[in-house]
Amino acid sequence: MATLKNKLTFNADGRIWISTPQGKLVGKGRIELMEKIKELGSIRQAALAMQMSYRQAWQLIDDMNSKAQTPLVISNRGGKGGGSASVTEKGEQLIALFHSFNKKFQKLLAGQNGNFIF
Amino acid sequence: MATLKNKLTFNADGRIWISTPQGKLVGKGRIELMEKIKELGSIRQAALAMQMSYRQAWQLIDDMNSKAQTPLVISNRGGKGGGSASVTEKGEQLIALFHSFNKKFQKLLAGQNGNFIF
DNA sequence: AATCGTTATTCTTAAACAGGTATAACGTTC
DNA sequence: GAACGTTATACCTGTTTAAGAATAACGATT
Repeated sequence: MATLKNKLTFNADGRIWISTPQGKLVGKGRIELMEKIKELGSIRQAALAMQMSYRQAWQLIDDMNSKAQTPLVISNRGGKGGGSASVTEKGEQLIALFHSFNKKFQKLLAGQNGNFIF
Repeated sequence: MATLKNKLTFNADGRIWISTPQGKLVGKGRIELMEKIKELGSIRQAALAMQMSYRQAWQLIDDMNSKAQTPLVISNRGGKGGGSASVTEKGEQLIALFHSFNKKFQKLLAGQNGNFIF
């Protein structure tokens, strides 16, 4: 026990994302938003599930779609249910890519924390 | 050539730092600031070299020192040259630790970019 | 053509942040 | 004890950001 005193006073931390030449494309939050859209079929319901305003969710998606040449999320207004949204194939690829990237990053963080022996 | 089209439209990116229970302790900028202080012996000169205001540099150091139980930078006012500042042993350890951490992170980023073939 | 729930957009206000300026405090040097 | 350059701190202001409120547009369903 004595040898493990003072542990965890410091810890390695960070954030990762995927960028385009126009800036940040997707990070943790936007990936989660896309996953909720895939699950619920609606921007509004996804936002609600994440305790985020519809306005903010819409802005995030608009920003993503304008940076990616091909849309990551497509939406329709009117019709059955008032409207709908879904994740494109490219969006799905990005989700998978981010998870793979993030898994490696989390391992790096966890490993790094073994070095703090102050 | 044809097989390498469409490369680099997306790229992996991120930021890392070292935290305490009170929040972020040091990231890239604060590490660089400490290195400049070590080199120049003064908060003001370090800030000048980084094109940062003295005010901001001082605030960063104050924040760092209050989060770490032991000061990372010590300073004296008055005396020869008007005053001085230096990096403590603990500060030096953090600098080394961050560089080691960052080196691994940069390798992760570089490796990840090979995966973008959209 | 009225209803429905969603998408899309604008406006306005409040809060947070950034950054400059000014000035006091300090101790060695001369 | 006056000068010097730095540390330390308070104040003030313009800018950016966050976020709610309100409303128009839409198309299948009935």
